[in-house]
Amino acid sequence: MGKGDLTRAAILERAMDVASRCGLGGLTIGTLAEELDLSKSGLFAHFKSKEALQIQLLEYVAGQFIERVVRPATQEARGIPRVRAIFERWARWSKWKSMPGGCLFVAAATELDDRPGPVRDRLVELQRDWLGAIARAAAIAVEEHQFEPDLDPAQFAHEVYGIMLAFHHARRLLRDPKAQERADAAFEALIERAARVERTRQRRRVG
Amino acid sequence: MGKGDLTRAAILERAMDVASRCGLGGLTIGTLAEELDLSKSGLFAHFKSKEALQIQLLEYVAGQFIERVVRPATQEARGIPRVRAIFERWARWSKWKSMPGGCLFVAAATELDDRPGPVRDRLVELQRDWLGAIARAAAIAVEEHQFEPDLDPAQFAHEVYGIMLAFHHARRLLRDPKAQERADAAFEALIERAARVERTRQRRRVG
DNA sequence: GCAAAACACGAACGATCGTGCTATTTTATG
DNA sequence: CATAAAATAGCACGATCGTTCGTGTTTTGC
Repeated sequence: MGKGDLTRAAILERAMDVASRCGLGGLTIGTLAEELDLSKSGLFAHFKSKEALQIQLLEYVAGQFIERVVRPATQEARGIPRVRAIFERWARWSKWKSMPGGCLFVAAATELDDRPGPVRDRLVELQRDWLGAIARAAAIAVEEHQFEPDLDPAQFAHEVYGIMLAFHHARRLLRDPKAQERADAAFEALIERAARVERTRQRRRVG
Repeated sequence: MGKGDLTRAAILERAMDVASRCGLGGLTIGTLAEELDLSKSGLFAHFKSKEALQIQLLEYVAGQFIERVVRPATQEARGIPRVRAIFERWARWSKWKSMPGGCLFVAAATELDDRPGPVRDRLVELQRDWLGAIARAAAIAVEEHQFEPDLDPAQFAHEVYGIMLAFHHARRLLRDPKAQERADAAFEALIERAARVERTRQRRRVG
């Protein structure tokens, strides 16, 4: 149906902007309504509670993430290209203009890690799914004999996540202009290690 | 002088506990006073503002960090042992019982990355100092010919930080029981890469 | 074009926030 | 032990929080 869903989408869009900067807790109904030229109660009516707003925001952002990162990466060729696409799209995602405060999930992760409740539960599910997706891409690269056969895909996913977290930290807190190249270097080293390129490197040294 | 500084220390101790769980913003004067059986105004009088409380809390926690991580690591032998000590003490630190919500700096990092002000400024200084200390330990390992001569110490520090962030994420948000061993594995791989052990590994393969 | 449903607004609520004032109690000092 | 100083309590303030309710205004379906 019509108008309601339209403003609801506008609210979530704006909420994503605000929450990326102030966190899910700092996202307040009053200021959000003000930014959208809505009344507090009018906005509130769209969600029965703030908790529901937070959860629906998570769903909305997760949808955007799938659209902008997961799906395009999945369409890439199996193996290392797909793994690379995941990393590149992910980095681009966390610099997306609609999230001026950086990846919302990163912010929510540390914010909610000690706040039990449905919001946290949903976030954990989403993060597990995403880590699982990365691990799957890594496992495929193993199948394709592009990664070492004894590579642990979950460990690989974990380390990629660490690289992204460090990227976020360097870029958003420290304002380090080298953040991107630091992340790239770390990722390249991880790929090199996953694919056993020691012999390749040795060849390079000899040649 | 006497009593004042005593309660001030008790306040900061408790504030560290609370802030590690709820963040620097979630740290509220009312609840903090209640937990300590103090009046709100009585507690408030110790710090002229909430911002000052946050900054002084940062200083306090930084002091604890130096005492429990930096100093003991510095007393370790130059080179890889010291680098290892940094990592191990750091991991132990973030599991410290006085910070039930995990490392306060990790929580504050994502919380303050878009909140300009003196609190953020101080946090950035502290983080830069710490990254610098890690880089220095890595540089010493290079001097000692335990790490490759062309290793970038700042890049090394950045990646160690990423490992710790991923550790925090896995442990505190995902409640992953393998968090520690994941972090250990990532760190070992990083050390292996920094020290050029390809030939050693090759030897192992041959032998 | 009308009835019905959906949507938005305004005002108000209890709670809690940080922050001032003013006493009152507690501590340190001669 | 008295007294000045420091530490804490009590109270109130304006602001803002999430939430509820009643009423008005669009939008929609027939």
